[in-house]
Amino acid sequence: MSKCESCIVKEFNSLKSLTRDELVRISACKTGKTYDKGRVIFEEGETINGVYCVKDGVCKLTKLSENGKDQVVKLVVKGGLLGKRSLVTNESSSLTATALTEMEMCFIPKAEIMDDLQKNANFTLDVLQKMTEDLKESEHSIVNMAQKPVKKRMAEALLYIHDSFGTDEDGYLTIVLSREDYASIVGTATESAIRILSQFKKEGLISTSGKRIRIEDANALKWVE
Amino acid sequence: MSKCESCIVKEFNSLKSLTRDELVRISACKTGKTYDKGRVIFEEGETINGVYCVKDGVCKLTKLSENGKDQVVKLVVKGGLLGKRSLVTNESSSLTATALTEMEMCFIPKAEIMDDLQKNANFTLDVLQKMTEDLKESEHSIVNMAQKPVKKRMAEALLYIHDSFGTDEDGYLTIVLSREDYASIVGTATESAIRILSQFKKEGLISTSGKRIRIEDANALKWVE
DNA sequence: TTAAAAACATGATAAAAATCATATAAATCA
DNA sequence: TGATTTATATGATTTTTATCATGTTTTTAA
Repeated sequence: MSKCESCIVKEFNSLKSLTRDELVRISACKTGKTYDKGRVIFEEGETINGVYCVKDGVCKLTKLSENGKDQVVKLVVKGGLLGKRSLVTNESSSLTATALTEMEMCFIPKAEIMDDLQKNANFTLDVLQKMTEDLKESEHSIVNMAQKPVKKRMAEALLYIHDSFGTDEDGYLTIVLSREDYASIVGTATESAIRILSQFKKEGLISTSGKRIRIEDANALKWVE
Repeated sequence: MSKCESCIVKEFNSLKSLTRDELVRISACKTGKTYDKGRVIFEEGETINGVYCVKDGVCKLTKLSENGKDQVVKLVVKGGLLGKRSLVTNESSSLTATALTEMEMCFIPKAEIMDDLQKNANFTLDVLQKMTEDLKESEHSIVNMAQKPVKKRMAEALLYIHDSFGTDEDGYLTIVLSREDYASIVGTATESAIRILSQFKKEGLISTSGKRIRIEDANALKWVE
């Protein structure tokens, strides 16, 4: 199975929904691209006529707030899709996608998929299901942002990254982020993010090596107030 | 056209997607119910096997935070649907729905709709489109909660309610909420919500009559920092 | 390799918001 | 209706968080 197929399959869980032919046709997208770390893949307001499929690397989806700061809305890793929304609306993107590492991606033009969306109701249902999960996660974030203090949000962000994206052989979080990125995930000032991470370090909840972070006491992190 | 049909039509814009027969069958749902103000329609964790269609009244969708406070995720008025997610997953509801006024609703069992979801790809696409809008709104909320101060969020909440749900003949907001509900929308302590509304009143941005609120200076509200 | 830039760190202070306390007004119902 | 609960209001205080300042380390690029 080609790399592309595996993306589509992971995201849409659509082995059962797309026929062999449909899969093969979609995965014949040769427009594989590489993005350097820090590179913007697409920007808020840009029209993207298709979905990007992450073959390797990590990127962040951000939204610019009126105060000029970016807010991270979602992190996407291998197997994830960017631009799902563009399949359904003709509106321009409401998010900016930026590579956090070297990335390998392929692009599937909207036209390729629209056909399946219109003809294959089960596939559309799968997309719907994915969207539903995104929505649930998003609503969970609203509650967190609205009701939890910054320190707790930071603790949960670390645990989330640990649980969702794993660690390397030395136990460090696979995803390596700048303090500014952490601030942007948690929704706080960069200095505050730095301060909290320093405090966690002092208290032995995490340790660091350069930018890399290792969770030393997941349980204590869970109970951070 | 029956009331039920008009709900479905408004929410899913599905005149074009559902056939006359499908619409008639769905709108044959006789399980109309009335809910008193304050009444819980369904709760987080509850299994709801269908969608509720709001014929009249207003309700809030909330999610319980770990600090014990409810966070309002969405307000739903006439023509809106509750429980869309239940069509796609079998998971229990992640939200609680509570009537904010007297409400008239009807319930459409999942089984009635599933058939269309599976057979009518255009209808599914419509649902997908609605979900996409919800997701976009939800992501917008994340950014607001994370990046904007409470006073600004309150100002925007007032404007949102004004613009989305309108005013009565005296210019007061159609939707009448308690201070606690405002706190729960904005994501702050009830006392803080009360204080901010008092301040807005003092500054002439709003006026009140009992619980009712009238926006006096929408432009100034827009520029609240 | 070294100079410049960017990221990290931390102190001091100010601003925002939560909490605690208490008082009054309004709504509910026995 | 009058008593009791609930909602609104506001002061005093503490806690949380942002901002400003400044130094250090790390990265980047000439």
